Amino acid sequence: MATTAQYIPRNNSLPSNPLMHPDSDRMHQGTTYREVQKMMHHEYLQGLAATNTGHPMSLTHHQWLPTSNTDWSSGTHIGQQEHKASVQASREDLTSGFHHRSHLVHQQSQSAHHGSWAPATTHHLSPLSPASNSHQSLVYSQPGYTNLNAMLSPQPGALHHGMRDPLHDETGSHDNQMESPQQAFSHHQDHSDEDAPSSDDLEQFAKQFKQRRIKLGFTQADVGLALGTLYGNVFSQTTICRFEALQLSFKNMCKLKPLLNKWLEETDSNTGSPTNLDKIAAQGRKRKKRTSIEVGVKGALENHFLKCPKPSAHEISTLAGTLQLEKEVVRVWFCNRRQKEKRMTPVGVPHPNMEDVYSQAETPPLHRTLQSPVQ
DNA sequence: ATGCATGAGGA
DNA sequence: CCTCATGCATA
Repeated sequence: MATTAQYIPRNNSLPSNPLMHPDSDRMHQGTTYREVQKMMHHEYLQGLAATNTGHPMSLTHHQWLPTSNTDWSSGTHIGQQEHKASVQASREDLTSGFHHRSHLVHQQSQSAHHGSWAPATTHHLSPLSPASNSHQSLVYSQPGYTNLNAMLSPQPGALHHGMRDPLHDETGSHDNQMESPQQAFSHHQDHSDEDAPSSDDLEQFAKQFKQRRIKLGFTQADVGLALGTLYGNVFSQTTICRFEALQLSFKNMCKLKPLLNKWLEETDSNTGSPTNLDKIAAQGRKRKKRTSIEVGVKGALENHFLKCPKPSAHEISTLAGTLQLEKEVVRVWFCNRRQKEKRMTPVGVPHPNMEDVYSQAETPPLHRTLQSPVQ
């Protein structure tokens, strides 16, 4: 039996100030990396740009508001909005076809499910020392900013994308239909901040970020806190970790990137970083003790997941009864499982398929494990 | 690094 | 109830 638990009052050593969630601004729906590959950016831009349609953002962390405009807020920035109607639809769709990919096959049709993660432009960065690669351009986009290398010039690739400028602000302009994912991608290779980075950009950024962070001697937790003190948005070690490992949704990655980028430049511009005062710690919320599900039971759940990733309430109840777990636990398990399935990094096996006929000329589904044995 | 959990927001 | 963003607690 699982150690299902009782709600325990956080008896942490904290006096638990009645602090409210600093986090406040919660975005909603995001899309996963993968999904993006199919729907492409305009979908995002559309929704993002259409953003502040009077959305009830709680504390309004000006993140996306031009008011606090940092460099990245120029142009179309990512806003938090949904546009999910369409997105979700596609997502559901995709998702349904997704779960099989891990082990079964792809019996579905042409769906681009194979992670078109890889950029059409073909190129995986090699795990070389980042310094040697000249992609620091990804990080510093500020004009006139001299970084360590000092000799950096406006990135060659970044400049030529001039046509997609957001002047006509209307979101309806460039979206209409999704053409080819790759086409959209190709001319949209963005650099660092600003609006819509491509999955590739994010990937590289994440890598660089991680290594720089380490170089600077910061832990993931440090960064999370720093973001809180700098921008009012604290993040946990978990989130930073997931960002580095690209285990967040595309949208989420887009949201965090600017912040992390800023932190990065800020931090290494003055290695003596005086910015360090953490504040908020936790709220007095009672959290249920983590239920540990036995391996056997887990296996059973997995099994059911394969057959039906989205069991009905009744089915969940039945399953729960059989496995002797609380229904809620089972429900949550499925939710989490679905989320995992959607991440770019596969749940279990690194690269499920690769020998398919369709993936041959295409993009490798999921590149290698993005995780490195870091601290 | 990850497993289970919480909660907002959306049908 | 679901999805999604996020994180405490843990392995």
